[in-house]
Order: sequence, then C-alpha cells, then structure tokens
Amino acid sequence: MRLSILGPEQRQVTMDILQVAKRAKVSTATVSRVLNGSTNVREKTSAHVRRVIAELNYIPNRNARNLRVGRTRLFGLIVSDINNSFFPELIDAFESHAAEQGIEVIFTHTNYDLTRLHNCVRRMIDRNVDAIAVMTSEVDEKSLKQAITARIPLVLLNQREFEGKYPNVVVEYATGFEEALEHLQVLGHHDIGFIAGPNSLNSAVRRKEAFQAALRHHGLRERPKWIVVGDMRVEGGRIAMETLLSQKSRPTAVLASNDLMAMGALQAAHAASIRVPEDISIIGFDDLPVAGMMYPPLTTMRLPRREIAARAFANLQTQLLGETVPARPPIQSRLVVRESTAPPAMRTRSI
Amino acid sequence: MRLSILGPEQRQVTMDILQVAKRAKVSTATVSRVLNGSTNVREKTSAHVRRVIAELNYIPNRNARNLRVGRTRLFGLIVSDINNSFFPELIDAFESHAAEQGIEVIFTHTNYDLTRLHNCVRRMIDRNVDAIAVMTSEVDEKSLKQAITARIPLVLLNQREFEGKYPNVVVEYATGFEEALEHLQVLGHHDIGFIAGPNSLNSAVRRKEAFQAALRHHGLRERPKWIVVGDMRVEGGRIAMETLLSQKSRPTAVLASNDLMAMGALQAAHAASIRVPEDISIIGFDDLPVAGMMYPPLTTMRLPRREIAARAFANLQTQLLGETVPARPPIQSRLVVRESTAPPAMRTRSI
DNA sequence: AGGATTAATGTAAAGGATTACAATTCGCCT
DNA sequence: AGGCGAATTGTAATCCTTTACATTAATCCT
Repeated sequence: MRLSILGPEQRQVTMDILQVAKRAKVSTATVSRVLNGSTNVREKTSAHVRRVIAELNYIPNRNARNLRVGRTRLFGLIVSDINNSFFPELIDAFESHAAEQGIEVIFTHTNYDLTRLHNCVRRMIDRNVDAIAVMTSEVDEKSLKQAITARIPLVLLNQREFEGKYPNVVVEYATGFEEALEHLQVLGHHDIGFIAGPNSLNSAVRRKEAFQAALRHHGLRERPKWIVVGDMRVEGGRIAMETLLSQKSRPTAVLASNDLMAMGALQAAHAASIRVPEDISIIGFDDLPVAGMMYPPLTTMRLPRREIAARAFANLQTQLLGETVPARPPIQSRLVVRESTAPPAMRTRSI
Repeated sequence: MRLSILGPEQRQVTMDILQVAKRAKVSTATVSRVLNGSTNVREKTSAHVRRVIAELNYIPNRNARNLRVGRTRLFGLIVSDINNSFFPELIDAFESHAAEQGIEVIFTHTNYDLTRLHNCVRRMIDRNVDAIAVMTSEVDEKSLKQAITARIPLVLLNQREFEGKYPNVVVEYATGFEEALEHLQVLGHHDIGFIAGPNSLNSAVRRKEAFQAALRHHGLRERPKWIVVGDMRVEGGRIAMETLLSQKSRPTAVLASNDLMAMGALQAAHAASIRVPEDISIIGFDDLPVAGMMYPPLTTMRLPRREIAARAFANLQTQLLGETVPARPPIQSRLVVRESTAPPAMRTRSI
C-alpha cells in the first residue's frame, strides 16, 4: 500500500512565514507577533493574519523557532521501568503538566540498569532538552554529572544520599506505615508480620525501617521470625507468605513491602485455604492499579504519583526561571483501606 | 534549595561548532562531517576533531541541525490509555526501535476520547514530528486529515474501516480464538460461554465474532444464554460471571473478551466457591502483565505487542523513505496456556 | 491644526548547523 | 621533479524564525 503524501502536481514552494506575510500583505515580524500572541498588534491585523494562516494551513517551523529562542520546550523524563505499573500514572501526570505549558516530553526507561541510565541522560542531552526528571529508584552520580556539565536542570526522586546536592522530590514512607499500624491496631491486631525486600534495594530498606519504627510507636514487639525477605515480585511474596504461614505461631496481619508481594501473599493464603481478611489481614504498598482489582481488593499504602510528578515538574520549571526552589515538606504516603483487612479471628493470643 | 547551574564566573561564549573548529584548526564543515560520520575525512583529522569535541564537551545544537536538514527525527506515538497495561510494552518496543535509529518519540494518550485525539494529532504536527503512529482503539477521519494535509506519514492500528485509505497494522483475532477452542476441546469441553464487550466497541464485536466463528469451526453449538455482556472492566466481568453461574445449566469453560473481565470472572468464581480450573475453566484476552500473576495464572490470548510496535515503526520508516509499504499478513493472536484451564469436572453433560 | 506621544509595523541581523561548490593537498606515476 | 586524478578541506549560502531597532501611523492634547 502506497499512500501518496505528495500529490503529483505539487510543485509547491515551502510554506513558511514569508508566504504568510506576503499573502497577508504584512511583514514577517507581524506574522511572528501574531503567532506568539504579542499584544503590540492591532486586533484587525491580527485577525486577518490568523485567517491567512488558517487558509494556508501554515504550521510554524519549530526548529527555526527553537534555534532562535534557544530553548526546545522539550523535557526529558527517565523512569525505571515503564512496564512497572507504578510509573504510567507518573508519566501521565508529568506529561499533562507539560502539555499545559506547551512543553513536550520525551521519556526513556533504564530497566533498573545504571549503564542504561547513563545512556538515557546522554540521549536527553543530545536532544537538547531543557530539563530532565530522573524518576528512577537508583541513580549514580556519573550519569547526573553529564547533565550538570551541560547545564541542564535536573530533579531526582527520593535520592536521600544526594540531598542538598541535586534537587530532589522527597517521599515519606513513615506516614503510610504509621497509618497502617494504627488501622490494624484499631481492628485489634497485635501480631504483625512483614514481607520485606532485599537489603540491596534502597527503597526496600527504607520501608522496612518505617515498618519497624511504626511497630515501636504503637508499642508492639518486633518478632524477627515474622520478618521474611522476598524478591519484590509476586513469586517472592508467595514464598515468603508460605514461610510465614508454616510457623507454629503466626501473625494475624502481614504487611508487604510492595503490592506485587502482597499479591503473592494473597495467593499463598488462597492456596492454603486461609481466608483473607477473615483469617489473616494483608496490606501492600504502592497502590498499583491492580490493587483494587484483586480478590479481595487490597488494602495498601499509596505514594501520590500525580503529586510526585507535579512537584518534579514544578521544580524543573522553577530552576529554568533561575529562581530558588523552595524547600517543601516530603510527600507523604497514605493508607488506602480496601477489603483485605479486618479484625483478627478469635483465637488464643499468640503471645 | 538552589543549585547554581551557571557558576558565577562563567562569562562563557556559546559553545558552537565554530569554537570546535577554531580549537581544532579546521573548518566547521570538517567538524560537521566528523559529527555526521562522513567518510570523506582523514582518520587522523577525524580523531583529532573528536578529541577536541570531547574536550570542550561540545553538544551539537539539534535545532540548528534539524532546521537545516528539514527533519526532526522525532516520531509521535498516540495510544488510547497509558494506564491500560496493554500499552506500556507497545510504547516500550516502539521507543526502542526508534532509539536504535537515533529517533526520539513523543507520545500522548487520548483516554479513548476522539476530541483528545484531534488535539494529540495537532500537538504532534505542531512539534513537526516526522511521522505519527496512532495506536488507539478508535479513530476518526477528521483527526487524521490534519496529518495528511501536513504531509506527515501516519500508521493506524487495526482500523479495518480505513483499510486501503491509511496505512494500517492489521491484527487477526481469529487465530487466538481457534487455538483457544481447540485447546478446550482437547481438554474435553463442549459447553463454552463467552463474556463479551459492548457492541459499541469495535474490537469487542470483532472478538465476539471470532469466538462465534471458532465455535462453529469446532462443531459446537452457540447458546445465546451463555453469551453475556460486560463493560470490559473487572467489575463487569464479575457481574457477567455471576449471571453465567446463576443459570440452571452452566458452561464448563468461559472465555472473556479481555483479561480484566476474566479477572472479574475469577473473582466471582472464588466468591461462589467454584474452583478454577477444577470446576470451571477461564480464558482471557490480552495477556496483560498481571495475567500470569493471578490466582490461578490466567490462560489467555496474546496479541504480540512488540511485533505490532515493530511493524508500525517499520511502516512509518518505509513511508518516509518514499517507498511502497509492502502488504503484510495480519499479526496473529496466539493462545497462552497457563493454569486457569483444565479438563471439565465429571458431571452430567448439560446437553 | 500641529506637535508630542504612543501604538503598530517593517527591516534586517542573528541563531547554529549542513552542504554545494571551490580550493587545496596528497599520492602516485613517469 | 612535474603533472594528474582522487581525496580532503574550506567558503559561504541556506534552513525559518524571532526580535532589536528603525520607521510609520494613530491618538491625544492644547
């Protein structure tokens, strides 16, 4: 199938601002002013020019404009993994903020690989983006340096070790865990397990610490046997939950370091004919889009993704304006109560 | 927090190709040739220039280049909904093909709204993209016309009504359904239900037709009561499944028009204490990333998303080269067997 | 009405690369 | 050494806008 984009007769002159100017009998400067909404042009002239523009289907050449203005109105967005459903909403939100300002976004993902991060940043720079949001879970300074030497504003996502050095959107895990423990305690739980992630992962250790702190704050004892490690994926959650369930004394509620592992935990419970939430309560973390679609719908903790995106975007804009980015309180995680939590079943207390 | 991007002392001349040329003691033409990998430059010169480029941290101005060359090496990608997990893999694949060719992708989503489609196309054109892939489930000609008048190559996803008019990546639902029925028949099923989507949705009616055709081909009777309509979401699937399960005579296997409804069906079965797959088999469509994470992992049909992306991308490239796009056989859906299907339970045959 | 302001428009110089064409230089041969 | 063709390199025009500055038109005020 061949779609002739150029009709055969088209001996057509390139359609540029000069054509419009001629046809409208004004100068290119005036056309340009109309295009850019300058106020210094009579309404009558402006209307006329706009009519001609529409007539000719004139579309300004963005490259010429950008070249002249020295900005591309293009932002780069780098995420860990577009297939991780945490990110699409973040991307979406970032993108719509950009669209509102007539800014376009190109984005790439690193697949959790720092080598790829380096390339991603490089590509963004080669594209002459105006600013870059690096919303990945891990980051290395070498990659970031490139942007710095190219004088391109950056913003990171919750990279505590770079705090003060690079602009950063800071996220608070504690609040969600405090709310979760509060919720469980009110329901009557005292025996609470945790499916942690590997210690090699930054965010995983932070979550575990937040869990432990929240336990203490609620006057609950930490039981080492009730903290098991999973691989942050469904399978790991299932295995971890099996370990937990196989113990002589079991917790009545289990938190997981992310929703995928909570899903696995749910499955392990099903497989063992343990009802959720009647026999055991489960809480996840992330509030992935699927969380509400599980059986039962999963109580979980949520990082407000749209807010993260909004703040990252605003941060970059502020930097571009040359203004000081005001310090902002961390973005807080919140508990989202659904149906995987309920009062514990009556039975002998395990302590 | 204020990160000074420009150090205070930086009274720096804009770093352009001329600076590089001076420093390397060659002309800008030579630098440009090195930059673009022209063969007509002595290896020694080339190496020297590259060294200087690296030394000066010179990054070419993409706008100037694009302006001169008349191409942006930017493609537009429009999808229905980035939060629908069908799309991220498609986006990913499209993007990596592009990256290989030094092409960047900007993308937007319509949220299934044709008004937004119009804007999306418009934005792409305003950005002077070289080509646009419109990978949405619905499409209207008015939106597409914009691209045509702007002489920008397009490619659509499975829009049969525009076939022959616009380049199109065609997808075949039939194969998947034939394989699914084959699979069920081999397992011993004869009584097969279907959770359809609304008739207002193109893809939903196609899937239903494919199901009906496959039924016929396998010599199975269609039972109108066993075809129920859902809203293509989890909740609709659950309700539809409840309807199906409430009938005096039930199918032993149920196909759903998409995975979300299959998830709902799974939940309805759990809630009614009907085991899957022992008591009833369930098959979805789409092979969303969650399909394998369900309990039990869902047997489903898969549209090869990476292949769709690859073909769409290749199609656009071919058009840009001014070549004829060869007709290609439709992309086939395939059955992915997991654990939600098994032989039917022994019981009185219902026919 | 006429001069002083102010508003609207026009002219032409960037902006930073690519590339046709012209000018050199190189390598090789006699 | 001198000459020729091929391989390199250089010069300068070009891509299309924006915008500083100059110019002209409109408006106001006495």
